[in-house]
Order: sequence, then structure tokens, then C-alpha cells
Amino acid sequence: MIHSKKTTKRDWVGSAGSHDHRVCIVDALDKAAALCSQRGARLTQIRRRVLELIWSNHRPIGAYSILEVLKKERTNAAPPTVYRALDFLLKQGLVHRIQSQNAFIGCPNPDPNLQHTGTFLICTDCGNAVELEETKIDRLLEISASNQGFVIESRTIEAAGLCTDCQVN
Amino acid sequence: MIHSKKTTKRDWVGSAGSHDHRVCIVDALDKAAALCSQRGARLTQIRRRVLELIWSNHRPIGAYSILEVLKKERTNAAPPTVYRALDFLLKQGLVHRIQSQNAFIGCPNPDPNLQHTGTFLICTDCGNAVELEETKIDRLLEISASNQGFVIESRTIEAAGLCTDCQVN
DNA sequence: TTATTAATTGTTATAGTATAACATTTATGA
DNA sequence: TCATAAATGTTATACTATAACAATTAATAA
Repeated sequence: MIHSKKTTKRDWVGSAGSHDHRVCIVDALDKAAALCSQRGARLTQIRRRVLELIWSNHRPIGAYSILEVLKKERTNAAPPTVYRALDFLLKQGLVHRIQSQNAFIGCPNPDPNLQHTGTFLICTDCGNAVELEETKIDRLLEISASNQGFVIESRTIEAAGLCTDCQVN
Repeated sequence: MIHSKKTTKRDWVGSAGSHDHRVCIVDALDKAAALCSQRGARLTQIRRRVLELIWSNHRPIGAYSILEVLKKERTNAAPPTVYRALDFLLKQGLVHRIQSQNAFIGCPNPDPNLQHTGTFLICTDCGNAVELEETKIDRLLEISASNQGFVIESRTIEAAGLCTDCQVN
């Protein structure tokens, strides 16, 4: 089987351009297994499979899209099956929720300790979402909040727009 | 009729503490009327009433909560009634969507020109949401994005936590 | 090992959020 | 006043998420 190496719109992830996505998937699953083991959390078959499906690509995926695929593999699969797995993955910080889309995306850098919340750039054309490592924004937001006497517990930062590859076209 | 002037949790808005909320409502409706007139947009009865209901307090309100009230006044009111009004108000920048709650909140400073997106502090205890005027966060986010070649079109920034009045209690 | 307990998954039902599609009415301008 | 566009009425349905209880599986202690 021959794979085209041409970069297409759909291949964009962050500023990295085309990439071998199999590596992303393997990395994510390896990190997940390691973290869960370290924490004594059980990455069951279902949970692992849901994580894998979320990592199908770099676009946020809805719970019912996950369910659609899962149903082909497990006749039993129902909404709670997916939502429970998502709850687990979210709690472990392996997955983030994209609020603006009621969808979910894999975290490429799950924190060994904390369950961080991400900062995302979401392309309105190709649909890919990139998580920024940026911490300055967080700090600035914290400062602005504390100026109002407000203490932040969690936050959502999502920017929609056009990624590099989708701008000219 | 005697009104208590005691500050309660529910009265908190931003760092302003207790306030006469009637002023908030009148201000919001006045600004809305002025802006719409200036733009040739029609602030119909329904739209005006929905805006007023959103301004009932400083907590984000869901579409179906609005509908519940509206139904008492208009037998006809149905989901599209509310969602159409919301679409209009959002487009005019008179209302913001709170993504983390699938809810809506009035904009205290609707931009005469642009339909800006807000930055919100949302108290998990009293439920009040405050819109920050902060522009530094926006700029920082834009810079981070452009470092990735990404051009932002719209964004969502919502922080959840405890407001001043709800921290000690 | 086996009994006990806790965690996970199965299953059904329903709550909550949002829009599609087409009919009717109301406002606006020619 | 007619023609057109905008707004609203109306019904149906799609999409997102959780409640509640049963059954099963895994972990732990006796």
C-alpha cells in the first residue's frame, strides 16, 4: 500500500505540518497507560478504546460520534458507556473538553500531577485543534481575576480562526 | 414596601458589591435600543423582552429558563421563539454566550461597532458572572496564536472560581 | 480460596439544549 | 395598495447529557 506524502489541509496539526499520526496515537496511549498505572487508576478496555478513538485525528470529537464507532465493536455500547469513559479520561487529564463544540480532544501532554486545563486554537476550516503550552495567559487571567478579588479554580480558553494551512486557500 | 439593604451573596456583581440592579436593567435596555436604532436593526417586543429577562440578574440564564417565563406571557412561545431572539441579540453584541454553561448573559458594554467576545469570571457559588474589560489577555492570545501562524476570529475565555463574597463563607 | 466489598459496565428511560422546515403574520418600501 | 422581506408561529426532530437501578467484574480481606 502506498501512502501519499503530500501535505493536505486535513493533515495540519499546529505549526508542525504533516506528520505520522500513528506516532501521536501510540504516544498518547503509552502516556495514558503509564500515568494510570502510576496512579492506580484502571485504564480498562473501554476507556482505552475511547481514548484511542478520540485520538483518531486532531479534531474534537463528539460523544455520539465516539458511540457510533464503539457500537460496531460492542453491541452493548450506549451513551453512558461513552460518557463514563469520558468522565474518567477527563478526570485523569488525558482528555480535554472543547466547550465551544461540546466535544472532546486528547491531551498531548497530560500532566503527571495535575489535571490542567488547556488553551486551544481551533481551525474553523479544517477543524483541527491545537493545545498551546502558553502559561502567560493563565497568569494574566489570574492577575486580572485577583484584581477583582476572584480566585480561579478552572478555566476555558478557546480561540477559533484559521490555521496556517487554511488561510490562503 | 421595605427593601433590605443588607448585602447578600446573591447581590454580588464583580467588585462592586451590592447595587441597584434596576439601573443595570434600564441601562442595558437603553443601550440596546440606541444601538439597534443606530444600526437599523429592529428590537422587537420579543427581543426586548428576552434581553430584559436575561438581565434579570447577573447569572447566566439558559434558553429554556427564558422560555419558561416567556410562556406565561405569550402562549405561543416555543424554543425557536427564544433561540431566534438570542441569535439576534448575540449578533448585535447585546448578549454573550457562556459556553461552559450553555447559557447566556447580558453584555454591559455593547460595542457600538464590533461584536466583541467577552472574558468572564463566573462564581461557582453564587453563580454571578462578571465580564472583564481586559484586553491584554486578548493580545497575548493573539500573539501566541500568530506564533503558530494562526489567525483568531473569535474566542471564548471563561474562568470559574470563587468571587470575593463567596470565598470566606 | 472464598466471602465481602468496591468499581465498572449493562440497560432503560428521560432530561436538557438546539435547529430544521414550512406556514402565517407583520412590517417596509416601491 | 401591492410586492417583498422580515419576523413570528408551529410542529417535529436532532443532538447532548444524565438519572436510576441491575448485573457483572475486579480487588481485598478473612
